[in-house]
Amino acid sequence: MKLSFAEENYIKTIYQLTDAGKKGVSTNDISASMKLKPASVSDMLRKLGDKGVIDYRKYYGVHITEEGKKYALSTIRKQRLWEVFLVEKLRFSWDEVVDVADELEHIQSTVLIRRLDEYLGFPKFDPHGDPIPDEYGDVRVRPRVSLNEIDLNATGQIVAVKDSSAAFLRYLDKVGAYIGARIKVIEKVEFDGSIEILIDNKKTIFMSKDVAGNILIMV
Amino acid sequence: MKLSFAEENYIKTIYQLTDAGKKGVSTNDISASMKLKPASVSDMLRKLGDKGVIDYRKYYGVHITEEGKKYALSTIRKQRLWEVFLVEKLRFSWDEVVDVADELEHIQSTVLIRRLDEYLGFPKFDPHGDPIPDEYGDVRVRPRVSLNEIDLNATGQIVAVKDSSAAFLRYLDKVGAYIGARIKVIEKVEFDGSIEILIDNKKTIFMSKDVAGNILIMV
DNA sequence: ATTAGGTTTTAGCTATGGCTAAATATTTAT
DNA sequence: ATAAATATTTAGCCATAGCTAAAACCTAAT
Ligand SMILES: [Mn+2]
Ligand SMILES: [Mn+2]
Ligand SMILES: [Mn+2]
Ligand SMILES: [Mn+2]
Repeated sequence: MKLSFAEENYIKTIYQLTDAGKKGVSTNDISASMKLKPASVSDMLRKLGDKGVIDYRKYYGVHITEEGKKYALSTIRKQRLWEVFLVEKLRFSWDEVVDVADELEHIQSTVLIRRLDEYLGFPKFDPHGDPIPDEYGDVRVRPRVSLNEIDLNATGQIVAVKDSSAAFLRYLDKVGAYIGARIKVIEKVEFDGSIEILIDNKKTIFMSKDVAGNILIMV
Repeated sequence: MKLSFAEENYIKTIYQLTDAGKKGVSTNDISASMKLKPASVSDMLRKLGDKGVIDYRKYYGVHITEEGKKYALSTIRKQRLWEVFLVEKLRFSWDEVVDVADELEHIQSTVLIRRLDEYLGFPKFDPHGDPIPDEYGDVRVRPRVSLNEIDLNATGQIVAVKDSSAAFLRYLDKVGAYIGARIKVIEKVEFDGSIEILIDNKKTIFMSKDVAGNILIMV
């Protein structure tokens, strides 16, 4: 079975909004994330349910099926490989790749993706630090915690970002935070949750709770 | 104004079926070339006429407008740059690129194409010998004639193919004909129009009128 | 000048994937 | 337990882009 562009976008979103087991993904969440009206989402959920890529119980949110995961991971693999291509080969910056990769990920050709993977040297992570699933949908997960949850004086390394919006990524560029940077938490403000960190033992930067929450650390 | 995928495919086809001035491109020709029913083509021609990319006079075929040419050349540029990418970087053979490039050509991003062009070293011709229009739609034409029309004992160089089908290109691979090969016509059979040519002063091959007609030579 | 054959268009249908407005179900607060 | 608020679905549109069958048109042969 082959999914349409729209269906691929939905299943990818549902997969990414799925939060370890528990409640299903809600219509409203999908609607917000994809910037579509809830009514449009409802309609598509019924179709995706009929195709067997999600379990759909009206009014109770959806759960992705094993079949559905396969499709989601295939699209995510393509998206992330193209992101690597854009950054590594075409000199895009990490905040410019999202829109283009969101189109490129729908190109249908197994051999294209295999060759692209090979050409890029079989990268394991995309420019935002997210893991690239292999051909079979296997993802090498590495434990990571949000910068918020790190103790005072603890050290670690920035391995990914939760938010890939241009605004957020450009902010990180400006303050000098990047994937791979070694950090140490040197101040935690109880009042508003903001923190101060030392980057690469060179530079200290101050950031809000919101920013810190979107930075992922490997300790 | 932005054309849809389908509209881009139509305008590209119309441009390519346009034969220096004279009669308009017929509904049936477009239908045959795109493998769509004439009724569907009629419908689209009306829409493209409304958008101003073609001149459409019912029952008399269509003429592409200057505006239309701009869109066609932009899509052709993308198609051919992607074909170069697939062959040069991803080791596709020239008979494997058509389908994938036909999808890739619709990705919308000016910066993507500019960077791709730069990355490929500003190629002037695609893997089939066809010229790549520049950003402004300018095409560097080089005079070329079909191998059929070459005199006995005349020499030249293969610069392009008219037919980009996998079957034809694989046949050329098999007999050892390729873009850039130097050829000499050493036999012309009046009866059926078939010919014998010498390739690179090394190997002689025999080919039907039909095959020769699809090979383009620069003398 | 008429007619037959081929070409092209129109009419009406289907599928996909959006939308708004209204109806209905669930959840939360009283 | 009920009512209000919120979330979700349904109903009825619209646009795009394909199809078949029937009608209309053009052209070439008689
Ligand atoms: Mn997408
Ligand atoms: Mn990414
Ligand atoms: Mn195309
Ligand atoms: Mn080509």
